[in-house]
Amino acid sequence: MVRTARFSEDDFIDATMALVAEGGPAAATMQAIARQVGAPTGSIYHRFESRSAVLGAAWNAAYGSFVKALAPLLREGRPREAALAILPWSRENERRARFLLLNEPIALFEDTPPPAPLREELERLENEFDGAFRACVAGCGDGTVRDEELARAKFLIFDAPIAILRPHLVKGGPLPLFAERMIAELHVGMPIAATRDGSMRTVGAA
Amino acid sequence: MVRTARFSEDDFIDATMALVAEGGPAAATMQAIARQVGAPTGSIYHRFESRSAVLGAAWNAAYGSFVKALAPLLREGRPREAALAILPWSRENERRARFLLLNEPIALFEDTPPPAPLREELERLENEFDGAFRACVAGCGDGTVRDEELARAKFLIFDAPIAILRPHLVKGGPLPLFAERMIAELHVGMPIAATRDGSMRTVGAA
DNA sequence: AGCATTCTAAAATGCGTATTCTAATTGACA
DNA sequence: TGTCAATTAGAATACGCATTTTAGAATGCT
Repeated sequence: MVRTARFSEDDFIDATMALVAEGGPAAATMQAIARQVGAPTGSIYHRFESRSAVLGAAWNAAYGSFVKALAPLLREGRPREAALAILPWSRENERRARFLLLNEPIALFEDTPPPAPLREELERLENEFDGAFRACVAGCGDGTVRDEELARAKFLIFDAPIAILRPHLVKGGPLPLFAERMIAELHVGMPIAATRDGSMRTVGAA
Repeated sequence: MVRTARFSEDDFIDATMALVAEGGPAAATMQAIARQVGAPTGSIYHRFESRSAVLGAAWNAAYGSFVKALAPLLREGRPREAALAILPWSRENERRARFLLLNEPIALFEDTPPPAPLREELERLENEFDGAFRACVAGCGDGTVRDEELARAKFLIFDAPIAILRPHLVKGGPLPLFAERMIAELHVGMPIAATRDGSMRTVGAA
């Protein structure tokens, strides 16, 4: 190293997350990112090869943190705890939560996909998350994983909790207690995995 | 009128929905819309004052159709039927469903909001939908509508069913039977409205 | 100190897009 | 059949943005 850098990779990543969380993907122009950091536009290109590289790095960082919080609980066969873990994670990572949970990756990357290394890292993360879901479903049921069971698990543990939180993430303020109650209730009333005789069993009743 | 129009307002609206349903909001450039219809770019501006007017008109059309399908069932106090009605609506309006249910309005309009008349029409539709939810919740409970109850109803009848359908809408093919089963089960296991004594009652058990 | 290297800095470029402009065409009506 | 306003038609414009370029500044190493 020959000159101390004033702006780190993470500076740009954080600025990008903040801008997208605030005003959607289109708000994160290169100029806006630079302005937020207090750097000239061109400096970003010393850290990232393109805009989609910045967005991709930000996405991987947020998604990686999220998966790290949930996957272990899934592999331990505790889907209810995994679903509820989204709440503290969102509270402790407010910016990341708004960035990750209120945006579709397809909307972020629709123009130009991130460079290969970032795509590969994302794929690893997705496989890790998917594997955790499969392990969880296999543990709850009779060992085999059917499409329906996987869809049920992903809905109960991921999509439904996010749908419950979304209005509050959009609005801003704190996540209300009844949102937590709603997530917990989902796991009492709805079956996740088939038992050997073809009936369904709920998780909460285990 | 002195010359028969070759391209109608609806032609452009349909083309816009198709493009967004296929490739996201960014795919619906004015040139792409024109190409899809077979018209020159400039012709769009004889029907719509701007791109956001086209997107706004398309959104209102899809949302209006959706609200028309669900609101009456809500006002009749049949939340379960309303939730399940999303399925046939999506099957009969595949393009509209992908356009409406896979896109956030915030992503469509983040750059420039649609002109005032369209915004007002959208607000009317939203109020109509919200009013239907409130009527439904008031009918199920003791007449008053608390925030939590409204949130529960909107989740059970709108957000959760859409979260269940989303993966299949994205993938394309037909909506599987088990998706319908999952929506129905939600309404058996989860309470929607508080009764006078503070306990919750489910809709399916009514 | 002098050099090589990595960074900041800011202006310049180029491209894709929405929007506007100008001209040509159409067809109901007098 | 001639008129004329609405429409088609397609090129021209303007602008915002990602990206590149060029110049200058800072730091560790010799």
